[in-house]
Amino acid sequence: MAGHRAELSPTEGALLAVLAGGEQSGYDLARRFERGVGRVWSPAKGHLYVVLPRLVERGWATSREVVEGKRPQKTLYRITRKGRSALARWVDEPIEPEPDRNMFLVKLFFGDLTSKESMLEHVRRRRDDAAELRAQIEEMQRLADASGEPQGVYPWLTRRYGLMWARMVIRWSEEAEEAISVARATPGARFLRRTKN
Amino acid sequence: MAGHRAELSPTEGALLAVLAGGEQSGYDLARRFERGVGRVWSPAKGHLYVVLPRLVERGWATSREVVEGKRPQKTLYRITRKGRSALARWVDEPIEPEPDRNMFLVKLFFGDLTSKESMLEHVRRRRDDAAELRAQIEEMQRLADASGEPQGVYPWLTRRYGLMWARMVIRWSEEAEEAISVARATPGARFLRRTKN
DNA sequence: ACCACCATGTAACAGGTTACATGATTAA
DNA sequence: TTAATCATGTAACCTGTTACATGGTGGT
Repeated sequence: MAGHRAELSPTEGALLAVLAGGEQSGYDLARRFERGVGRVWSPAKGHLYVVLPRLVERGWATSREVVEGKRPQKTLYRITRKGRSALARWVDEPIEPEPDRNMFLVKLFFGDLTSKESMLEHVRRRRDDAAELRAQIEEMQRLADASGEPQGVYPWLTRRYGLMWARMVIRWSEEAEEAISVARATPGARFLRRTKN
Repeated sequence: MAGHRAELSPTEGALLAVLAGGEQSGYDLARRFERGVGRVWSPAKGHLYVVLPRLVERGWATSREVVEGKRPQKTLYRITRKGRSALARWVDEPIEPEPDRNMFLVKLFFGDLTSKESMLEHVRRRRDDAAELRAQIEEMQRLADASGEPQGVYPWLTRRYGLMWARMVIRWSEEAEEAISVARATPGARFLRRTKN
């Protein structure tokens, strides 16, 4: 779809983006993801240690080994000027429109292939997940407000998006639960489900 | 994350789901995706012809070759009982909560790495994409209503979700455009952007 | 003559996940 | 002594994308 492939893979981009916050080790990066953007995007641990040396190879980062007292030796990575400009280009790159390859929506669309009870479970689970997300974001927001530090627009807008998304999903789930409950089977649905098990 | 991997890959599941609608060729399947769930999930054409024979190999489908007049020979696939039960299990399988690996949100979160103008472009593009999706769904809905045929709850709920999503994104985009426009650079943002190019 | 559509496939590659392996330090 | 945290890596595997290759039919 995007003609020529991107200069940076998603993992490379995200890693460089966090690395732009200062020199750190692979382990540090993993932690930052956990307690930061992780909810929205996070690299597999194994992958991380494969990608980091590649960033150095391509000139987007430099590395140096340090030994702190008797602690295990670690490698610190620092983004380069070249890395920063590749990173800016990566951020600028247009993003594919959503919804794209959304498993929830595919399975929802084919809901007639299983029982009402199963589909109601999916819907309730969605609502619960969304409610949890909403709570998490509200908590983050409280912490950010309380910290007194000036907050960036972008993290704020990211939380805001998450919050609006969560509310929308909760509203939809309630409608959906009702709609599925009262729905009569579609013609053909019985046939599709007939041999389920 | 999901412990043991699924019996069916996403492509296998989606393919079987469409195949549950009747015996058809790989080409037919591709077309159905285009004019159906495709907006939400669609296999790469190349992949399709790799997966189909595998479905047969594993007993989820059977195939037979047909020649219609002088047309090129084609292979028709039909789902089996075993395929139907695997499919039902696939649909029932719990779905990972969203947002998950959302490129838009990662790039948004790291918006300080580029210029306001770039981020405003992302936001406007999002709003336009959402507006287009909304229009497409409204059109689909009109067609479905006009057709007179009884419509399934699930396709309806899928459209409904898409519509609510699109509206939410449009509202968010308007807020975001305003917020980015008036925002002052975050402390540190200038440094991050300094060497952009 | 050319284009759109019908119809199927292969090979190379990219990107990512999982499980496994190793080993030190520090706090309870 | 046990568990959590620090710290890094490898190998096998899965899934999917892209580009390429082939060739007939039907309409303008």
